[in-house]
Amino acid sequence: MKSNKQTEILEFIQYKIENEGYSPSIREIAEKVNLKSTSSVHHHLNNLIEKGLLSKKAKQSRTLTSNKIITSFKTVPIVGEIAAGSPLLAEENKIGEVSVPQEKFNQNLFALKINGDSMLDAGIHDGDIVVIDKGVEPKNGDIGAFMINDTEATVKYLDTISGKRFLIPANKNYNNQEINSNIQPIGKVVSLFRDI
Amino acid sequence: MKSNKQTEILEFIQYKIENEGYSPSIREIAEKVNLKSTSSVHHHLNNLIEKGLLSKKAKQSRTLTSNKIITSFKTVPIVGEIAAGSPLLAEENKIGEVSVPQEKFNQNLFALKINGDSMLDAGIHDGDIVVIDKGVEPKNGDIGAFMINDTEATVKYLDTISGKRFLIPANKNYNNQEINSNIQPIGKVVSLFRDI
DNA sequence: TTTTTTCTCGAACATTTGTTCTAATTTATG
DNA sequence: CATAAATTAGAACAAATGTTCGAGAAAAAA
Repeated sequence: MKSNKQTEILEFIQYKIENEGYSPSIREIAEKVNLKSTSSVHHHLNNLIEKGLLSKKAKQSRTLTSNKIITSFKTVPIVGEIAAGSPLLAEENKIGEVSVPQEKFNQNLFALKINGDSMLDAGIHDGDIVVIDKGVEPKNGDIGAFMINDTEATVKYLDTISGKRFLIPANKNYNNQEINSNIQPIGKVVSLFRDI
Repeated sequence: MKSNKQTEILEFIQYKIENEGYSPSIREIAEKVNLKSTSSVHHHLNNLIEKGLLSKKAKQSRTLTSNKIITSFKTVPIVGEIAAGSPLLAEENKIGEVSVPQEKFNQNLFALKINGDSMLDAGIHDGDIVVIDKGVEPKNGDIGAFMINDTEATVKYLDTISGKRFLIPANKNYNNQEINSNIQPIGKVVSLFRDI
């Protein structure tokens, strides 16, 4: 029982909206997160609303909306700088959302805003938005997103050089980085958006 | 009193879900479509559900979901190689469509599939799709689309060098091209999509 | 420890909301 | 026209749901 109720509640609401298409009722939340009283949930909801993470209409049922996260089938969250120690997709890290065509959408997508020019020669610029499929493990030659030390997300080529696997930038000013236990693949980069 | 109630109701539900993030209640629907009785709405809802256009959970409020794919995208045509002499946006030149978020959509958008690497250093690759706004004239420093001799569409930087205006590729292997009467601006490049 | 704050529970209450039934009205159909 | 079908209205009901209050439990702070 480590993660706090607030997060649990928020995640359940988001899950419900994404999967069922509508918000849960307070009693449904209570049951899900093991709270016996609706007023306990009420209390947490007010807290989440104060924090700006939720919205709802007073006295109207099932009108909870998550302000920041994936709303429906059409947008994926964009995360930017990753604060040290906080999970990649944590609410604090979200900086926006990007729309992806319905045909290509799946539940494993999210987007990352590129910071820096380490992939410039691959045509990926500072500020570009890359969409990442968490369900696809990057293979040799692929461009993938990787988590380093659980604190930093990076986008690089993945390849094997003389038997060792490296993260390889597309910019001569940066060095290859051998993959070790501190580097975890997040997913494969599948598309790119840029506003010009 | 032309369009039928059913359609009116369906559209309102979809509108509400897309814009508010949750389903309307039956009474809200009644008010919106000018029905005095909730049972009338109820009747239409059952009809829509039978037709497979809607779903809902019995006895639960605001659980209407539209089965029809709600796309908040508009599509713009993609053109590729331009056949000599045929207008850029002629039907035969159309090679596909790209979805753009509704918020950014306007009637002047179309997309062009990039052929070649003349803009490689601007991070625009062969095969990329660039969206062009015909309503915006490219200015110095902008990336624009231009029609050359009414036969060829090209994407280049526009700039002025010692008083003369040039189309400037982002690749040293290509030459600048001075603008003359054979070169007409089509519009400004506003965004870019790439499948990786 | 004591004090304070946060969290939880339980119950009761007021609305909102979906549902059902009957009848009136309108619209289509022969 | 007469008849049937579809639509709408009204009312009443039952259930779902958000809200509020007070008090106890747990956790944190002093």
